[in-house]
Amino acid sequence: MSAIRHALSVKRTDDFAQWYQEVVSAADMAEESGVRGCMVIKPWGYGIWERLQRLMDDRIKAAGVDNCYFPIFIPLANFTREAEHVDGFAKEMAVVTHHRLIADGKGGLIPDPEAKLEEPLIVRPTSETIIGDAMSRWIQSWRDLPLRLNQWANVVRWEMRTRMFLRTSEFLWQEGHTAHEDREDAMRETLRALEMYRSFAEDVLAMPVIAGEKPENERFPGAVATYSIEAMMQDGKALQAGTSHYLGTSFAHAAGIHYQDRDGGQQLCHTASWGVSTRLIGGLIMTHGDDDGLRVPPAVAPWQVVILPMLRDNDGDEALLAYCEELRAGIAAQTALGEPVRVLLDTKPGKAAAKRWDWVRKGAPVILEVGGRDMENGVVSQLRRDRLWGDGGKPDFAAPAREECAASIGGILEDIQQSLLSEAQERREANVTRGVTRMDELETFYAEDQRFPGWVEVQWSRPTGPALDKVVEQLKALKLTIRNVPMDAAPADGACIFTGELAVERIYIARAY
RNA sequence: CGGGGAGUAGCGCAGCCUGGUAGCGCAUCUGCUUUGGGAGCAGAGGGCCGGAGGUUCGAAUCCUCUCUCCCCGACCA
Repeated sequence: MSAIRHALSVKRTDDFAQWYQEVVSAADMAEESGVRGCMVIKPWGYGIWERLQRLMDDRIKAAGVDNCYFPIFIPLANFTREAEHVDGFAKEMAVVTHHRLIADGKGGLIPDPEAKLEEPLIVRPTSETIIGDAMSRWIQSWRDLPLRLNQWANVVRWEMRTRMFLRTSEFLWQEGHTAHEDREDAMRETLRALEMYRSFAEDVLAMPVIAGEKPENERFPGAVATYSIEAMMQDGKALQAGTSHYLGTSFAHAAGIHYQDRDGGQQLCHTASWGVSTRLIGGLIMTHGDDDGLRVPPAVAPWQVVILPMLRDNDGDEALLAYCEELRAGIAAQTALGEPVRVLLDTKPGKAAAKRWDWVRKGAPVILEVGGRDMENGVVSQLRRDRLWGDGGKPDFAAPAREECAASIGGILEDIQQSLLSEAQERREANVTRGVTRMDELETFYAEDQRFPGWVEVQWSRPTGPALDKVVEQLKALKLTIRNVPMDAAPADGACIFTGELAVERIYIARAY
């Protein structure tokens, strides 16, 4: 029996899917657009994306990759060159067929039959083919390699079933595309990007992930090897949060990306591609959200500290605002996580208590409420979003002196960042099960009444082709998927759970988004 | 794309079966009261009932088509 009155109407344990949707709307992150599968990203949601984008972009640039921008439209013919690639995408591409509208005579507009395009244009689902075209022109010699490009863009995939941030028809992402002299260098880049994503997820998003290679059946269409980072959501399901692909020479072959080597011979480039998307925000919600809304890690919070003056619409307000402004300036002069602290003095009309709950739902890391009595005592009322509730079902306010509050804010924000990560790490560790060696154990483990099944680590013999298909079918019957082969796992020392043969590596099994 | 559910005021919903031109709660606005906590009282504003056709004297309500959302599948980089 809890006296706590939560800020959301749905609890995670009651209906996780409903809870997720309530967080998205209650935290004012995004809303439906009226266009199938497309969302409007509102300022708070987009602000988080901008933070994430900036920090990721810093890392991409620091790695020596150059940004560029390619067209949203790709000629249809580009897709016909790499057979496997087109097979993987053909069913979900948006196609532009006309370039003009005319009146239909009934007050509406229709595509002008006279304005049909000679060759349809594809709205990019990913840009391998069009960037590959450019690479074939830009690369002549081994001296031009490696060529490492990145673009921030929107892409469109005509998904059957969509969910805000997790799978939308249009989404925002970065896609890195690189060309190399040989397999070794391309693989180095593929794994570099993977490690960049792993550390970014943990250091910036406070989202622990498992980095590893995807099984053959989960590879990007046309790829030789696909790697991913996988995060555990609070319902125990896995979310693929970023991917990095070694594409071999097949895309280079299709696009004609070759170079003259040191001995004067013609060689095909080895290419790689890697990307993360707005899906990371979905992962953020399902990693850090609680029954009061979102909790944004300070590193990506658009506002890390929000000051709410308790205005009374009387003569005292002026002095209170001045007191708050000094507080704001004092905090803005601090640094946290290597950057100036982002602090908002929220003077919008409205009662502080009502505004507090809005910011709780949005997940601002620290909320400072300041009333006349605080001012008299030279203190502020400080609330940490990561530990909202105190004894008695009431928000757990601290009351530091104003100057002390400002001086300590950097440390508090860093502590929140760390504690969100620790909490997520502990939850994941508590929900990874090892030592499952038989299929019937796996079946029991994931029986329907298990509320929080989490992940299971098993050993396997890495079957391929039809043998792998059979394994995938078996798992599918249990609604399970192979997530990846973790990079840092202990060597195999047992039998394959599927075939009984000698195991060669460990894999994670989980239900997935 | 298959099965199920749903679209009525900014949000959440009732009304629909048994047609007679729309209602509740929250939010908003105004006034008064209150004031260290998600305020109270009174009043007010706001909707061509997702869209298009059809039946009818008359459609939120009945019929057809269509769009969008949610859940379960299939699909999914």
